[in-house]
Amino acid sequence: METGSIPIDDLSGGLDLYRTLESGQTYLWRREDGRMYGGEPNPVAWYCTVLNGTEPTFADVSDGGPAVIRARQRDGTLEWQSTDGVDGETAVRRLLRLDDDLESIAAGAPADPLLAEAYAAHDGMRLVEDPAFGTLISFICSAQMRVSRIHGMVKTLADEYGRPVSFDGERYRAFPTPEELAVATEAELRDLGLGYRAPYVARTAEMVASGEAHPADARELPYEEAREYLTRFVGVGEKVADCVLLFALDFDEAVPLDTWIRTAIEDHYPDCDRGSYADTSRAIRERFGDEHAGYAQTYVFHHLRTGE
DNA sequence: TAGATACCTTATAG
DNA sequence: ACTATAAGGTATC
Repeated sequence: METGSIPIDDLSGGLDLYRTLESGQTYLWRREDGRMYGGEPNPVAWYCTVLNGTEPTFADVSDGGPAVIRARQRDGTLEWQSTDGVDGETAVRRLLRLDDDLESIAAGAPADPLLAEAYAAHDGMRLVEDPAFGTLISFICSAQMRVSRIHGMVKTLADEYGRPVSFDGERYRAFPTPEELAVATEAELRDLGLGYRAPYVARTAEMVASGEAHPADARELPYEEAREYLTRFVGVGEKVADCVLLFALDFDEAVPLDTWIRTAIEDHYPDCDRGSYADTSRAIRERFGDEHAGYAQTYVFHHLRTGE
């Protein structure tokens, strides 16, 4: 096991691991205490798994993986552990976007009461950069679901189809690869409680496993074309596409228009409601400051959802 | 091209 | 206990 620690003070804008991992942007990190979601915040530890492949490579895993990356925030430091032979610090810096200049992102946000309130209320919340395939599948599952239940569905997929990994005397489950998930049938997934998302997940996993398309391919495209590209996957509309772009593919201008953001638009930015998704998206992106509009989205979403 | 509707399941409210 | 409602939407018509 490799270990290390990163002083929070060294990070511009600090870090709040709890807010970062439980603000509804990622379903690929899991709590060590076995809770599905919520409960005591820091200093609980979270873990995720990474592997080599066609997705963004977060760590060069000698046997290809999966490798475990574990993180805990305690006493002003971010403590991390990783599977032997993995550069855990590099991985954790990328996964948690620790090199984002959060202070200047917040300071540079457009002058706006709601935005200012949201940034002020949730210090240290960062965007994540998750593996593309797992993000695609988990946000397909997210349709008409509560955040807490999405965690449960993703855990079910990992337990059923993911590979077991031993780490630090514990057994973990990796999120399944496209090939591993592609063996799942619609009927099986329905039995696991995915409901109408079952055929979406099955078909999309097949599409990626067969090489027909890969979500990471959208990286090469301009933003709006990338969003369009992702909608070829079954169960992926514009909103889910934006989530994948923002939380996995480094498109910081993406603003997923979910129910919370639509409510925010209705209540605070009615002039940005242009009817269609594409036009409303352009308007709110501009209002949130194009370059980091996705950061603004994440803060406003979390702010409204937590009611803080 | 825009608008309405069905869709699985479950936690929560009444 | 029982029913209605809504939950980070998408596909289809």
